[in-house]
Amino acid sequence: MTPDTPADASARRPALTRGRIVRAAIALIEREGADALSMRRVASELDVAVMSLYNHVPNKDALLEGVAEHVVSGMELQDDPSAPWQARARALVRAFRTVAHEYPRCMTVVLTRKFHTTVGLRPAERALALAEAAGFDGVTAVRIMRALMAYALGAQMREIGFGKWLHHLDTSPAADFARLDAGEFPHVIALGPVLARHDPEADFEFGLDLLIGALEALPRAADV
Amino acid sequence: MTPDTPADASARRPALTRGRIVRAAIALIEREGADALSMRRVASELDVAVMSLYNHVPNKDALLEGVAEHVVSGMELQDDPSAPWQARARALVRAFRTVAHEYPRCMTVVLTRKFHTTVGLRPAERALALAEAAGFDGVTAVRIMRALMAYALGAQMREIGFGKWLHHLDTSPAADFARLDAGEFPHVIALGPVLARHDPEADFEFGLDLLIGALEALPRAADV
DNA sequence: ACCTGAACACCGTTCAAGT
DNA sequence: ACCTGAACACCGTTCAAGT
Repeated sequence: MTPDTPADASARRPALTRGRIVRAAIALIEREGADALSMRRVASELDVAVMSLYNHVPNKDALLEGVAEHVVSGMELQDDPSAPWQARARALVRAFRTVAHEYPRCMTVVLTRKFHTTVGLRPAERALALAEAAGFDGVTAVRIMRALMAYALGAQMREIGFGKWLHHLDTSPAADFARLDAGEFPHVIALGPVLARHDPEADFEFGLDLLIGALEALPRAADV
Repeated sequence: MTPDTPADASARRPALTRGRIVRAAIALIEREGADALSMRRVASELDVAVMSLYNHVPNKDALLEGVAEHVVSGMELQDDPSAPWQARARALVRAFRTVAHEYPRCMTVVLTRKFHTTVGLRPAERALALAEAAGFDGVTAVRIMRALMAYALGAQMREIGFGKWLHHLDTSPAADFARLDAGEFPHVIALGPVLARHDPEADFEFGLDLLIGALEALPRAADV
């Protein structure tokens, strides 16, 4: 045994890379939430001085960008171009949902960052491809892509808790519904039991069905 | 003149209240962005010691919650129950959009907070009321409300820049489109000019039309 | 009841020094 | 080329002291 040789040391603590830093950040966020992420915490997680990180990442913002891009690049975008475009559209939107379930606490970061690489273009390309296959013209294809993205993002926010405007009802339904002004919120009160029931999967599919169904009803270039 | 009497001093610097603190925070966010908001900045804006804020607001999180609630309470929710439910639904979703345009930089805060007051229930009540008027059963009404909320939130994120995954294309389209791999992004490249054109209003209305149209096609209890 | 300054335990990042 | 410690200018919040 030759302890403490450089080879040994690097085996115990592999070379610092951007990838290792990003993965440590992701692990930290999933474990303690996005608020717990700090350059200092990541550094100590990697057993390294804070400033060492700056040799591989220009600043914290860039690190968060790296986190967002890593997560999105994990989207499973296998596609069967011969399948009906409706099925392809469903699979695409669900792929975003799947990755969101894989990195639930990182989603706040993903939904909040702009991308500076092409990683965000992969889902866009898919959406445009299937819209074209469905027979829509270019302008419509772009609008379809944007509508699908809007729904995917918004539905995810609702599930995470973003935009969860009924939060105090979700947590202690019975007690809170009773306290509501019956004159102001008659429907909320009447539907209290339904609102308290949670089936995010069904909610998500309901909205997705609405959108896909609406696209089927849309006039297409192929019809002309 | 009797300078420096208590009355005079309080005239120059009105009593510190939660409302004044929240409004100062909103003004600061709209002026410099949500990242610039700190307890210390708000305090100095109000010409007051940092710790004075804590007499009216328990902590920074509560302050941000106050910001979100103030913005949402500004939603103009006038409603004509005798109007067609389609028009009422459109008006409701647009009301969110309007307030988002009024406080663009505060939206990052609104979209990111949970509410602990009933302010978020007002739009929910409206959505449920119009879904019932349209003849949908309770479970469907709740799902419609959630789908509309998801779209409103997601569409707004796209416009703000959240989830703007094509950001580097938006800023310098020509240069960047040329650099894309033609094999990987054929449709993105072909539709480059369309993608570069921005008409958020039209994009928003397109998706909203899809959803409302899909709701019209849905079977209703009234049909039975 | 409200205000405040000092202090504590944190931040991100610059810089100069090391190898 | 990569790592590092000290330092700077910030944070949010606790506490004890004032009125």
